[in-house]
Amino acid sequence: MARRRLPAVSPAETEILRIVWQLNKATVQKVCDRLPAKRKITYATVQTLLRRLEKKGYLKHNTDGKAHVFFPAVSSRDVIKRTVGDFLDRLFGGDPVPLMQYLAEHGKIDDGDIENLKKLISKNKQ
Amino acid sequence: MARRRLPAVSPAETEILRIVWQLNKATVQKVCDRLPAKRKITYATVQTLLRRLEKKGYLKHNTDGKAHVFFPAVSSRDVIKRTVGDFLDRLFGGDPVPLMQYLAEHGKIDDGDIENLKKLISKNKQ
DNA sequence: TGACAAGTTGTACAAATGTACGATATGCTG
DNA sequence: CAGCATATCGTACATTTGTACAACTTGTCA
Repeated sequence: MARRRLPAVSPAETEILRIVWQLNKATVQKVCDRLPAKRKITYATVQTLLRRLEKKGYLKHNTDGKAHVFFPAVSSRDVIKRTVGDFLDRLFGGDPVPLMQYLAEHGKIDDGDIENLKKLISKNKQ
Repeated sequence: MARRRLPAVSPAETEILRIVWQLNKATVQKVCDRLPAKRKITYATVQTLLRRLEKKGYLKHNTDGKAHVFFPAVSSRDVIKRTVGDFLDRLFGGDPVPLMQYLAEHGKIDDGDIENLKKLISKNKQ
């Protein structure tokens, strides 16, 4: 499974890539539609980002009418793995616990989530 | 507490900033020493990164002999908050649960950690 | 079938980023 | 006090990133 090293995904690209994952496949237009309203960015820019993601190897596309329909060329799991790994290294020296703590402390995670995580872990190490 | 918007911290800068936090205060040399051996990067580059972090407002320095001793100018908590927030937005659309799940699934978190998180959360919402 | 709307392509460009060299300044040691 | 070892400073420079326009192309509908 030669896990070749694709060029890094930039922040703006990541934002776009995530939306493509979410939609499974998407035209430039679709991606634009899913962007938060706050995010001021033109169609042309989204298009450039999608083009770059394809050139970097993260997306492919086929055609529907005259529009390009982009879809993932590598699994989101792989990209997430690398991205989170890098992030963890840079900001926390690779230790995930402080990040978990941070997430927990900021009220974005509730008891239910924790319960699920517990189950997840027990299962994982069965 | 006018939470002013400092310029973004780049990935390479983040790496350096984290080390300064870790050491509380540090010279260029000290930072170099704490960098993982894998990380091929010269003294001069670390120096530039530190200079930029200071210019951006994340660090200050005073002098010890002829060496600059850098130290944080803003709390790491604030920086982490923004950094994690942005990261979460870009990669997970702002939802922290998938990130927790990812961390849990990759065996980097154990039951003990989970227990602590549970306590943390209960306490937080007392 | 002809034109319009919606796409894509080529291209641009300033700013940020990662990396680092050469020159200069300065504590300290003999 | 001379000079070495060690710092900093000024600067550079190729890439990458973020953003976007103008021009060209092509389905589609009247």
